[in-house]
Amino acid sequence: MATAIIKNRKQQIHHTAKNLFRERGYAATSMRHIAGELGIEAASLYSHIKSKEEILQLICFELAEQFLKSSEELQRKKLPAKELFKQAVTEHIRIITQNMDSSVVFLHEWRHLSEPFLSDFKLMRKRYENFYKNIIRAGEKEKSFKYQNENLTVFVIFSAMNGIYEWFTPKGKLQPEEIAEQMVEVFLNGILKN
Amino acid sequence: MATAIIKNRKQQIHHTAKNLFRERGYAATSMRHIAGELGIEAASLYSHIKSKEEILQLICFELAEQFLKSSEELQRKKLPAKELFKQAVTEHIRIITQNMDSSVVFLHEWRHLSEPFLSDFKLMRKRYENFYKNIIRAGEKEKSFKYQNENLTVFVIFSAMNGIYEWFTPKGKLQPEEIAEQMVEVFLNGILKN
DNA sequence: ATATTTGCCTAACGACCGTTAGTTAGGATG
DNA sequence: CATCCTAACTAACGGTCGTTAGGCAAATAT
Repeated sequence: MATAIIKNRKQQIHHTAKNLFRERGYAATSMRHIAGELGIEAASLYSHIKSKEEILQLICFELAEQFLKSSEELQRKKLPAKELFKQAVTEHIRIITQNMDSSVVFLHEWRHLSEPFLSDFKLMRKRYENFYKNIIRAGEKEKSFKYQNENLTVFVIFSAMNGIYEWFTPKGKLQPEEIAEQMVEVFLNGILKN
Repeated sequence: MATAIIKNRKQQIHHTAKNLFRERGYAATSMRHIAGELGIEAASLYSHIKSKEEILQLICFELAEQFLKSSEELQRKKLPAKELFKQAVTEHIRIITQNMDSSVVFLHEWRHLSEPFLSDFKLMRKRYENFYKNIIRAGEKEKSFKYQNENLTVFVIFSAMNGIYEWFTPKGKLQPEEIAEQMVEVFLNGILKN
């Protein structure tokens, strides 16, 4: 239907908030900023949302659930470590590139969550980290991966993937699939020429 | 001398600010927070500093200059690409781990700088990025490095190094030198066995 | 046609923001 | 001893913050 693209006010607010939270940070974005972008008064936002933090919560947990959901689906596939690794990286990068604004907020603004949301969020992140730790650990057991420190290795991979927002533009030459492919290549084989 | 460790008020303020800016972010840290940590009134800070942003400027540019200085020194050594790469990564990680609070502020709070400082900062960052691009480009010409996309490769390396603050603790098992060594290993050879 | 709901408005609340002005106590300097 | 300097203070400024209350007109439902 033609109206599928038209967002209702609540969605518009969340969309605008994502954008501003990414651009200026959560703390430096005021309700009046968000309202201004939509051409309404700050007080009017409260007809649609409960609070500023509620918006942040939605952004953070929506993305956290996407990451966890994709990890669970991948786990069910029972793939060999190397293949699982490739698909996991590809999925992670797909989610990030498809949700650029949310991703930046997810990565850097979660600390402004209040309890108990803050603790919940940290737990979900830990679960997702463990998913990756298990992949590379399995890879080592299968004798297909080698590394010295598990934590360092996983965080190198996470940091590289999560840093994509620093340089990725949807209109650039590199598309998500290629980014994933090339990153996997670097992670697996490095940049040294035999 | 015994008093070498004792900081004057201005240094104390900068030290406290670094810590709070890292912990809560620049925008969410008030002058009253900083003052409170030091047991004085917010207005008293202005006997020592000019403005809140001046503190941010000092943090950002101090670190930017450290990075650039180290890159210039390395460039003068005229090393082969692989060796230069190793030393550059090691230096970068040394600076980050020795300035954890500043590093986080440097990486994430610079956007709150006002002009012309913002533009100056971006330029310095660009210069430093080019230093790394030149390394891997030289490595390719020397036929010691291989990669598909220069930008992606450099940003993978940067992101991994700059993400160290997420997990590094000075009291942990991994020390900066070992981190550098192991990261270089991943960058150069990857985690795939044979 | 009437009643209800929706989505906005204005006005305002108390709190906190960065910063300035003016002052004062105490120590250092002449 | 007189003077200057340092580092703090109190008080206050104009603004902005997130949020609430109450009202009103248009759209929707009955």
